[in-house]
Amino acid sequence: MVRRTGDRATSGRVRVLALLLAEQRAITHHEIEERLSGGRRLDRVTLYRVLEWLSEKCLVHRVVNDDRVWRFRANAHSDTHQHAHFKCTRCTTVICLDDPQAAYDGPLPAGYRLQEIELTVKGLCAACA
Amino acid sequence: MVRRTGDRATSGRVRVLALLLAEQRAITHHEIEERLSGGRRLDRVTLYRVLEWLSEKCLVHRVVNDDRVWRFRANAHSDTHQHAHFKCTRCTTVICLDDPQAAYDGPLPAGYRLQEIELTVKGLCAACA
DNA sequence: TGACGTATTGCAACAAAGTTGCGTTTACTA
DNA sequence: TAGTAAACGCAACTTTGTTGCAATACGTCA
Repeated sequence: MVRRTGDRATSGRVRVLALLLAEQRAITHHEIEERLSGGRRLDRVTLYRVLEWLSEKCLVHRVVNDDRVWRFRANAHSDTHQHAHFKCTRCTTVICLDDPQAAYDGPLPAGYRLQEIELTVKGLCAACA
Repeated sequence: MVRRTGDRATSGRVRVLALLLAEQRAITHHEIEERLSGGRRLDRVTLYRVLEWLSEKCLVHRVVNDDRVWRFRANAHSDTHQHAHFKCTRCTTVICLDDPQAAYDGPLPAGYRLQEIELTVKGLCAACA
């Protein structure tokens, strides 16, 4: 996947993408850093750059939670630019809802152009409920 | 409005709420600080605490944009816990869409409990389109 | 297979946004 | 109008993310 972009396949990119593909939810920069601690540790800055590159290449997408921290998740399926996420208000876990029903039929102000719709469902996850 | 909460009506709380009520969109801590510069300047920390208090009392609500900065907006109408926001991907302005059509009919994982639905429409505002 | 050039990396320093502790001031109560 | 607890202001700190630059490694081509 990394090589298919035409850019270099570095070990950082491969390791981070593999890790995110294995994960079932959106995780933070910090969590990724911890999980990479086995093997050669990736520099904090490098990880930021790897994540930036991955999301530029649409191999990954970012979500902001109310704790203002980016979370990253591998894009398994082709990106439809229509996401639905669930955010637990207690433990701040973020998961992706697979069957997004997101739609907006209401009016936008005159001159506004719609690009993307994001639906966020907040509540308690099974562990916190 | 401030006094009705039962807590103290300090000049900071009154000034910030008045300012947010006059504003038609969600603005950042920084923008609020600038607009308050006439009159006695409010300390940065105090402003954070005033905003926290206002949103605790539901006089104001917070939105996080993709720039990971809190934005605040006065709650004119009673809060239904169902918001719809428009975020301009270019100038990062945030406005509230008044007629939220937000709904989620899809399934949540077992054990998950829904508290609030937030719909975010991203695109270009009239000035940036 | 090995040398080369450029894309990446790692380090250090910086920046923005927000938080905490603590002594001082102020709004409300009596 | 005096007393008191809640807010405030200041300074220092934390977290998250960014920038500049020299060192390293990926991929190419001989």
